[in-house]
Amino acid sequence: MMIMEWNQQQESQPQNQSEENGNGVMHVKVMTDEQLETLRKQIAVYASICEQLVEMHKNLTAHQDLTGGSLGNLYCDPLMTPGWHKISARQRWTPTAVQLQILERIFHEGTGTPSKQKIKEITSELSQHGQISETNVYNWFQNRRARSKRKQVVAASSNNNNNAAESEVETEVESPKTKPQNLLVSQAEQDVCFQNPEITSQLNYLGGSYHIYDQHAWQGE
Amino acid sequence: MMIMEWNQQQESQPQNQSEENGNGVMHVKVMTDEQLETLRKQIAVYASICEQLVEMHKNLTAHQDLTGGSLGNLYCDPLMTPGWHKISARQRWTPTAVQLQILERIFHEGTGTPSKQKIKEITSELSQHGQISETNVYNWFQNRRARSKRKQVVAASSNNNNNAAESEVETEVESPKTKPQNLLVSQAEQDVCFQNPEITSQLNYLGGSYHIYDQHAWQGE
DNA sequence: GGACTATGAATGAAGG
DNA sequence: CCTTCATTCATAGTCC
Repeated sequence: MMIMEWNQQQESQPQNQSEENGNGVMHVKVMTDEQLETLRKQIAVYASICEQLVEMHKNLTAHQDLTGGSLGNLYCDPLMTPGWHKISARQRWTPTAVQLQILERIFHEGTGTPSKQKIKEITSELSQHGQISETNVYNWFQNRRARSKRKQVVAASSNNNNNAAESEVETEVESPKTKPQNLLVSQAEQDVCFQNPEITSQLNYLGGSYHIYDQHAWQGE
Repeated sequence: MMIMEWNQQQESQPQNQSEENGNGVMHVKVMTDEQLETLRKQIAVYASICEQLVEMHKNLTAHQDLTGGSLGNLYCDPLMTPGWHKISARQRWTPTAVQLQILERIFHEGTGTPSKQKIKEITSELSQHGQISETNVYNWFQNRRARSKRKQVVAASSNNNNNAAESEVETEVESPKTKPQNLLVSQAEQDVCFQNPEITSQLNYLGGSYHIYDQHAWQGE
């Protein structure tokens, strides 16, 4: 297995048309986030279509077994070599210790929801201690509040009764069951016979969780 | 199989990394030819799989006409696609990839806020691809618009204290028409890499509406 | 190095 | 419309 690091990270690399590394000149292309989004969506569309087609196939072969068998080898197709990879890994912000400290302080002293203006101030202050955006601050407070609330609820309910329907809610305290994250294609793969491991792995990835990133709320650095 | 990590760290991306030329702030990613190749192949895989599946479908239905007819309705985004999760209790709607495509298309076609009537139509169309209600559609547009707008606003203010000389660089307001970011492949195709005619045709085709159940729809090529 | 956990981010829905 | 909440997804970090 070849692993290729494809990091476009922090170092404020000059991101331009070509860059030389040890191997010599390497041509690169520049994509905007939007273009990437486009690609992601495109993949998602394909994933969807494949799902549907596979489903159709299953429906049909359910009535006509032999055919399914005979066509099985079609899947072991040549054209598809490649390895697939996450089309993008959205990096997520991680607060520094200092930032966290400040945030916690504000959270505790503060009255619930920081206003837009407040967010700006906080962001401004925190940016002295590391990269941060207003979105980050906003999200942080959102999550902080939500989770702190949920913790209370859980604590309370565990005292009195247990709600059988939702074992999910108590995630933080309990050991959540292994979530049956949808494995869209994986099933299809088994039933229908994508034998080629490379393909199946791709499908697994794509089908498994093609969350379509549409646009991030306020992302902007 | 190779694995590429493609991380774009929003952290510590100095602002100057973004180019504020005519278009305003735009984040870019850099891809090598190899990486592009990977993507291209990825798409090709899907294209191929889809073709094969379609082929199978045609073969099967050729021998079993009635099936195609009788099962036609079942083909609509089968169980695997999102929609309402299982039978489990309350669950929020999640658009299918196909639905999303359509929604995005409509959204970008303009006509701002869909009227009540329009919503009905859209809902109707989308319901062919999965469970959906008018409320869902309405909410979707509401959120879509709001978030798209907020995104623009924030894009302007990445105020860093240190040399925050400019909160001045203002909102490069969305120019929806000039940047067809969501017209699926069209842009990516041009700007990026999909030269393979077969693939692009597929992609273009997919970009529009498609009905899998209609066999003729797939016979184009 | 694969599961598990914490948590940042995306997003459907509700309220105003 | 705008803001907020609730829920879910995905990833970074950690422990085995």
